[in-house]
Amino acid sequence: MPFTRVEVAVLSLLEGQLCVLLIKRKEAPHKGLWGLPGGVLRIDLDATLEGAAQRVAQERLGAKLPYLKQLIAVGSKTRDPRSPWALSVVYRALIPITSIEPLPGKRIEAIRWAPAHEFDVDQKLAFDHQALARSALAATKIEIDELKLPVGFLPDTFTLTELQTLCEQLAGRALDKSSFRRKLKDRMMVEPVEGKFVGGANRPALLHRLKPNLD
Amino acid sequence: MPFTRVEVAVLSLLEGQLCVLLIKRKEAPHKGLWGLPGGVLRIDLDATLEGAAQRVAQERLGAKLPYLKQLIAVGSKTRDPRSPWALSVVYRALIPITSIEPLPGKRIEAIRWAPAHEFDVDQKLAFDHQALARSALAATKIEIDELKLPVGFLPDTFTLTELQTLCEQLAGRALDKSSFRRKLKDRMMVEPVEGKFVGGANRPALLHRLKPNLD
DNA sequence: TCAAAAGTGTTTGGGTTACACCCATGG
DNA sequence: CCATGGGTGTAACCCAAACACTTTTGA
Repeated sequence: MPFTRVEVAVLSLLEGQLCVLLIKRKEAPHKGLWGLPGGVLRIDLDATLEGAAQRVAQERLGAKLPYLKQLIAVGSKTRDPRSPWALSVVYRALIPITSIEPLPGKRIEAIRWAPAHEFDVDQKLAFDHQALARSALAATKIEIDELKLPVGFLPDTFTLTELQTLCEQLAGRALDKSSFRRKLKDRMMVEPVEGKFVGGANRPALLHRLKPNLD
Repeated sequence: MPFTRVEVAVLSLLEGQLCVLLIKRKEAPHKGLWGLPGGVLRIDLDATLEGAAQRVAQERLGAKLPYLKQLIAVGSKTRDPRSPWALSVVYRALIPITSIEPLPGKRIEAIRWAPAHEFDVDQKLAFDHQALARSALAATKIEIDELKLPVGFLPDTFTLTELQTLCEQLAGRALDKSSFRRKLKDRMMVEPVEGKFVGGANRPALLHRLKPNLD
């Protein structure tokens, strides 16, 4: 049976840039290289594959990651020098702009948010994690281009202007306010949250949340 | 390490209906039940995951399957009674209408093409293959609705009328001939094949083939 | 001459975008 | 009053579907 792991590509939006969380490896193989966080599937601990991904994220990053999505499973004889046959199931997580950066922990020397454009050129990442990160970014960019709402990049509640600004950063261009809001209303993608609002020196904005079961 | 298998959902179009190839199991567990063809990942034989899927298809069905696409990996403690933790990577294959049905072989008592609508209602399939087949059908229907060309359902060369008829069967409605052909030309999805044609009591049709690298 | 292949042109309608403009609200 | 939130109306535009029609080709 293959040596089976779970890897997690954690994406977030920092200063308007789509970034991938990389960790610096404390141990061989590839000690000192950057790579995606991951861990071995534990059949004694994990009830399901997704559960394994959640456990690994919790252990390595100290954070519970919502919106985990399985991207792909990769496996071959040569992926990992520790084993004659290594299988990895790759998950993607999106976390909010406001979330605190996880702290280095078990077997992690340091963490770093690598902007998407870094992956345009080759860099030395551990194992095949360069390719895995690239495909995670590519899959996410497709979703962005399809104008799916950036579930996971958002806090639980937000104002419509915050949502529009986030979408503008992701899309890389300005969006028309009334068209944007009309689309939200027509497709019933968000709903207002009971009674709350935030203030400034102007009319306060209503807080909204994403409606569940979007596509 | 988990008990790791590869399962293949083979889809084809029979008499205008989208069908899934099921096999009747010759051995326990679930002897006599229908299920998807599959096999154990062999780290001594398989160079990659996709290679494993090709080998399994070859062994179980006696046919080489082009256009294999990985759909998902599933794993849990309870999927397979033979093992405390079972992981399966599910592939989908599309095969042409003209292709000959594979013959029963190793550990297969019989085969059967199950129309898509059978999966609307619950039926007793081996393991979690009902859910796997459903998700393979759902993923394929999405591709059909997005009007991707039915790569894999087609023979190597075909006439445009054959292609349109196939798309009409898949879409479940009639398509306008000139609009259909205009789309093919605008998007450069097919190209004529050198010089050949088939005849009838009318003007012969040009043979075409799909252009490579369609998304 | 017929039947089907292949192609041309135009109209129509849906959907999105862009833009101008309205009122509401709290400091 | 001002800045921002929230909303309405509309014209322009794009694209795809629908329809009508012509030309080509081999039996």
